[in-house]
Amino acid sequence: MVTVTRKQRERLEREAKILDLARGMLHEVGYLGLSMDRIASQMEYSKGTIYQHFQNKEEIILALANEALEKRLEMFESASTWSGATCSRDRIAAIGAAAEKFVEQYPHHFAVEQIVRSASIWEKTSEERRQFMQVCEGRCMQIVGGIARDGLAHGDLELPAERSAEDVVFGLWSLNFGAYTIVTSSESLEENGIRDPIAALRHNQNLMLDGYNWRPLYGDRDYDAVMDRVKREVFGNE
Amino acid sequence: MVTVTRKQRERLEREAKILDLARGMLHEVGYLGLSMDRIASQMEYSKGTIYQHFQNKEEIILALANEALEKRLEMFESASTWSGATCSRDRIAAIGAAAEKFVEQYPHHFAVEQIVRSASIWEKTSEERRQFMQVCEGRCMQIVGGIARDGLAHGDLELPAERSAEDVVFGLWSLNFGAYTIVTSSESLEENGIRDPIAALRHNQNLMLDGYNWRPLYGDRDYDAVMDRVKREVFGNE
Amino acid sequence: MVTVTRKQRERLEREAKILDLARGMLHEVGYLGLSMDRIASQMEYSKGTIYQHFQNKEEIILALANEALEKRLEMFESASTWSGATCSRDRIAAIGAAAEKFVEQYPHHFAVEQIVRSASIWEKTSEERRQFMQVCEGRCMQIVGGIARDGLAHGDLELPAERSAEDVVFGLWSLNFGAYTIVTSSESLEENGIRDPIAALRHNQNLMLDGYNWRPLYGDRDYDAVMDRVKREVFGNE
Amino acid sequence: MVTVTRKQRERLEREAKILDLARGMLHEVGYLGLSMDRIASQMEYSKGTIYQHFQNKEEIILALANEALEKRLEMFESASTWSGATCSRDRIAAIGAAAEKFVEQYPHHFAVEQIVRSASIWEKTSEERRQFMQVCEGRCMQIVGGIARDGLAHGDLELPAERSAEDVVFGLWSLNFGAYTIVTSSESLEENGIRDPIAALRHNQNLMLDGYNWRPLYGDRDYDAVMDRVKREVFGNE
DNA sequence: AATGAATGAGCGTTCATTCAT
DNA sequence: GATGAATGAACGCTCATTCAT
Repeated sequence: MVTVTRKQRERLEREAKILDLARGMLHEVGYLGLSMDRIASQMEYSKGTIYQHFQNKEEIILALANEALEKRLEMFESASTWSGATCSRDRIAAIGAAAEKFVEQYPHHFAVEQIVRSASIWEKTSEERRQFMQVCEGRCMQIVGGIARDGLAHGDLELPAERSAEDVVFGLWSLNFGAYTIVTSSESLEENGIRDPIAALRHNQNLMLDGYNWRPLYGDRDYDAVMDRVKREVFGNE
Repeated sequence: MVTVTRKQRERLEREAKILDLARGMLHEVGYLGLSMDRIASQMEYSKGTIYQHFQNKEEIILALANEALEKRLEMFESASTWSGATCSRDRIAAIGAAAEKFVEQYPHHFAVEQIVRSASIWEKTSEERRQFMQVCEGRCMQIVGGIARDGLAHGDLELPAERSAEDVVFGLWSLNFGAYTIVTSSESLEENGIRDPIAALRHNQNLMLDGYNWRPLYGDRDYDAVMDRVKREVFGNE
Repeated sequence: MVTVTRKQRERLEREAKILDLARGMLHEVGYLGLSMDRIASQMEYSKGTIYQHFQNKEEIILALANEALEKRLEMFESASTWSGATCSRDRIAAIGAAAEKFVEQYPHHFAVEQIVRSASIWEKTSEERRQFMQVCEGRCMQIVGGIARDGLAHGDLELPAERSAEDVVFGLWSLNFGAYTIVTSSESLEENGIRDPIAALRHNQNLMLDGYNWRPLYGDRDYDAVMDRVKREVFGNE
Repeated sequence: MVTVTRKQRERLEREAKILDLARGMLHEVGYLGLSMDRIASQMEYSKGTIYQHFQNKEEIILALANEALEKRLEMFESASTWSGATCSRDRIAAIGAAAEKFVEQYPHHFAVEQIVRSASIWEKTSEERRQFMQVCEGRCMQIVGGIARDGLAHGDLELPAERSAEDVVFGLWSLNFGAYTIVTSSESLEENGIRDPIAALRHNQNLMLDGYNWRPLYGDRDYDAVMDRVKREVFGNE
């Protein structure tokens, strides 16, 4: 029926509007500064209406986190299937590019991820949304881990006896998450001599992967160029 | 005067007591669960007295962060001057051991660092304490950066043209901070195949430093063993 | 017109449905738990539709009270015209049986009566419904009072100078209403030694009426048996 | 120490003040109309202060109920030990006088008793206060039951085989509670011919007790006079 | 200097009621 | 006529902060 469809569409639009506003606010004033009153007063809807979409404040935060993780997963998927990749090492570079693009393009999403990691929200939230988060996080790791296992299978990645593909995943995750967290929360990077942290991150990441003997299929490879290509070709960097 | 001295001592002791209690509480119940009422009720002093030591709640948090950073700085200093080091690469390994030990021995301190990074506390806090934090953070970076510059001077570390000692610092910082944050906030590491994240961190860190061509002075070096020695000799691992 | 009649019938049916649902809800979750949202969500009609039948929440409650009083009145009328009565004392026993049956068969109705008596609903309700309540209550008293006056007229009831038929009514009312209220709201009757309150009520009521010298026409009379007969013959006790 | 004593006294005074105000308000606007905001706004203290005395709204209500039941118990005790009693029947009349006086002198207390009976408050209240209520109610019944058992022991009260002293207690309780409830909540008593309900209650009560063959020790007894004497001598009727 | 009673703005949440569709 | 999204006042409650004692 047309009516139902329109109503459902409107409902989803409203929900998106609430989340958009809450996301920006969360980024600006932090978890503690975010209040239902504030959301309502800065929106064309009233508090009661917001409660018709979300059972409580925590559900809003978690919905934002779900959006963020979904977006990240989507970008990881796009990157991992990039047609320009010539080898598994290319594909992992593409993931790095996706992570970079994600923070650049959706800084609010990244802020939400960090907040959710530090605030304890879980008690009042729905099982459904909690699971969604776990699933997204798991799948992101699966994608990266899958590329590593591909590399192992094809022989362009070798691991020492005690290390597994998952340790590579953990290394990339740590390095990226740590770097972006520091960049977004530390005010004195510049004056401490760290002038281009993103370039440094790229370099550090490559060193680590090189350390794992993760090689391009043929000859040398300029991964900076690969990452820029991915950002351009997959994510439409202007 | 003796009186003043005693009073000052008592004042400092009280302050330490307040912070000890607040730190434990912060770790247990989180930033939201921490309240002046709760602190006071679990202490032999009253709310009013606490306010004579700290202008507001945020100042307490910041004081905790100062303590944490001071402790970390102290451990970094101890590690950087470790007498057992045979080369700059040994000394950087010692810093890694210090970072590891810090999280192990003072998990509350590390938790405070994370909270301060995510909660926006700054507006109500005193310039003095804010600066103290900056100074500590700067000095920690100076120590690590200094070791790197030492390495460069002695030729056991080489950098590509576009990279600086600070980029190495940033790499180590990112990797460590990211790893410990993930370890303390992610519940599904194990089930995602990451079974020994600390060992993985050590490995990843070494790969990165190896990538920078940071070499031991003579022959090969078992950095796992070096780190364990530092933890034992400098920080008294039992 | 047929249309109007059908519409009116439908309207009445809907109204009855709303009240049925509200009554059960009122009994289960109490006055505070009763909400328009809850009624609507458990019904095939929406909130707006409910408001087309009842001006506000209080009107629903009052409508329930009206139903309750109407039902009680109907039962009192049936009891008072019981064909098995041999004298006015029999008829008053029949009223007692009706009161007993009412609480047994329609506990929800009785609960409504109590709630209306304790919650202050009156301000927002319609004069019409308020009057209906008064009328029902008055008629109930008239019925009982009428039996008493009959007894006086026929000489099987005698009153002291200062007492009127209405005082007998008040006595029966007090005793019954008090007893059922205590039974439905006191949790510790049993442990305080009151094991069969309904039997006690019957006995106490008979003692009071005996005290008024309200006599059966001929010889002795087993009022317990009379009341059971009324419940069976008039109200179809299975 | 004097200081502690003064502070405790002040605390108790404040608590009493809060309860006094809440009691009046509860009587005027009912359980539903009573709100913490309203209490605070009509008092010289703020909301926060009230919460320093009572954990939540329900605790206030229950504290009021405790006061009411304690007062009633106290009056029952005074009545039961009235020195002017010549026999157990006199003492039961004294209890009746106490019940009458209680409603007269502390109508707010009686209103609280009724409200607590109908509102479901229990879930959030402290076990301590809940028990206090049970104990008071139990003791009131014990007092009345004790008088009845005394009467049985001395032979001035006889019971049929199936009835116990507790059934007499229940009868008195029902009749009194019912009567006062109707009096305080029914607006059309007068116009329905019930002109002096209290006198009627006294009469009905006596008829019931007479029915139980509860006799004065010697000759006849004017229980109206006895009750008035109790109200005068024990409770200082002006 | 130490106390803790008092404050009151602010919180998350509910719900009777309205009204555009 | 039926709907249910929207409202917003009111609720119970918390807590950082102040200040008279």
